[in-house]
Amino acid sequence: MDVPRDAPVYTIGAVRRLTGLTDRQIRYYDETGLVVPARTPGNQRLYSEADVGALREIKHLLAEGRRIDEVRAILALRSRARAASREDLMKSSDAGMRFGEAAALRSIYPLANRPELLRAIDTRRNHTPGTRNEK
DNA sequence: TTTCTTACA
DNA sequence: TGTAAGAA
Repeated sequence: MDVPRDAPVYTIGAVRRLTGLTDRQIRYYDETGLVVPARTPGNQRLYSEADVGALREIKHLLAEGRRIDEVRAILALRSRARAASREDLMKSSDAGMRFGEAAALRSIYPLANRPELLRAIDTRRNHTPGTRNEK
């Protein structure tokens, strides 16, 4: 049957090959709370499919010139939007959606779809000293 | 052999 | 981020 996307199964070596990131980067993202994997009894990091997906997203954003703190903001907003979506989708069958629920959804989808979020971030980049793009 | 932590360049 | 050292 289905393996839960958060089942911890990949060692850091596997993740390195799967994402193309270095061990150092993968561990650094763990240390800074970006992607925190499960641990084996021997303290080895064990990444899930979901973790690998997040890591790939980070790599993609960094390749676009996004800074680590921006990536952190994007991931944080995403998981928030995801959690909120779960709740709303639970109690809103399209037949019985009421005003409050509709408003909640409107406040969530714009973030999930990114345009406003990305615009806000781009604005901040132009105002932040030390910004670096391609190298 | 691989991964872990800590610490310095 | 890369790399080194020493332990698991």
